[in-house]
Amino acid sequence: MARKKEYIEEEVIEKAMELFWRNGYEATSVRMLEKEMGINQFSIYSSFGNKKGVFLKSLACYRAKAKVELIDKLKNSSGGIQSIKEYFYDFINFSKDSTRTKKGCLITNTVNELGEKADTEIMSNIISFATNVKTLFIEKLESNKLKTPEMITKQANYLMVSLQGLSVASKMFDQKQLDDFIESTFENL
Amino acid sequence: MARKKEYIEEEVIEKAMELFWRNGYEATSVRMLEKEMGINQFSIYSSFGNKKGVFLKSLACYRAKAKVELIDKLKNSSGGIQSIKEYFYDFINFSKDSTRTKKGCLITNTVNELGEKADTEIMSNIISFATNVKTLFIEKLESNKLKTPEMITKQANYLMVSLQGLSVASKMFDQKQLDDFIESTFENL
DNA sequence: TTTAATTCTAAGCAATCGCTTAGTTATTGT
DNA sequence: ACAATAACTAAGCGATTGCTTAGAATTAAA
Repeated sequence: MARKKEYIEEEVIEKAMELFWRNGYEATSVRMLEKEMGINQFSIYSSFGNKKGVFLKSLACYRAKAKVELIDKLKNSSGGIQSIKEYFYDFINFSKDSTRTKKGCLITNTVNELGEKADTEIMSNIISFATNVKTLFIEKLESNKLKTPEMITKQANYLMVSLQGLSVASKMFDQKQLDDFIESTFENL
Repeated sequence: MARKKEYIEEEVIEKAMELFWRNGYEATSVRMLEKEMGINQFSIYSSFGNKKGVFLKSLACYRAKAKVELIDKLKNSSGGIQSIKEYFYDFINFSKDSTRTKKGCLITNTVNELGEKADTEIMSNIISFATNVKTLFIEKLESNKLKTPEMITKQANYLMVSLQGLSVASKMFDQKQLDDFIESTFENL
């Protein structure tokens, strides 16, 4: 009955996600999105409703990408501190774009940019992702049977904040300083 | 010969700084600045040139405020790990506004928002501040004569990234999680 | 082949962006 | 009192923001 879409939503969202990842939410305009996604504004709005809709789908895309390239590896690891340390090093590579510029973590970038005034849908998405990662850290820490639940909670909180620090610091510090950080971070565990 | 200014530049810049601190650079418009600063756009541009000029002065204002309320205390401390740990706790209080919302660190916020595409003047300002803090950490770590220079460099890098992590995480995590982080950070230094 | 449904292009909407400028008001030396 | 200087108000500049819409193009069922 009707005309067919000339694009695949999952494909164009990946382009949008890259743009938000590089530039942040506010600094990414709908004009930039239509160029990068390769579709007209009409198509953007008919597929995703509004700019926030594009961003929410981009967050989901980021989470899926992080799962495949980052989280699943940790999930399937033998566990323990060493596996989590590898996750930290993997994250730095994950955050690099084609020109080796570090974009940080999209989730961390968004918390830092929007903070408390973030839309509730965006915020719950962020909280949900952070909770997933933290739960995984806890699982992997539990492979050491000597640790009490209190120690594990404390160390998981510590790792979460460290990871956010790594995300911001990777935009500003060189690889040597980041390596120092990661090594020191895991000396404390 | 001529009319007098009806405002004091240092006073209105403090208001501007608060606004940039809460909202970030891009999300702070000149219209918002004129309301908060209580002066007309003409006055803003004649005093500070352009929006970037207001921001650069705001960065200087932030640095001065951080010096008085945060850095001088550490500078005058007895030294050692405990003094730096107090600096971390002090920073969290420093980052709270009147409604106890955490704004993070203006310098960290700016790196995270603008990243590589930050103006060179802004970036050198940021690097300079970070260098100051790191130098101070090194000084205070050196009060322990047992530490080798390599250990001190490594630990200073570690503390710098940790502090940035704390800045971002404070916008998202509760006080207990932040306390866990700080305690773990200093456990093995 | 007609017709109804959907997507496309491209122009345009009001609002806001950073910034400027014309004209008025205040302050000073002469 | 007058002239010179600078700071004020307020309107408006072109460009860009997120978003909408009129009309042409494409699809597939009837």
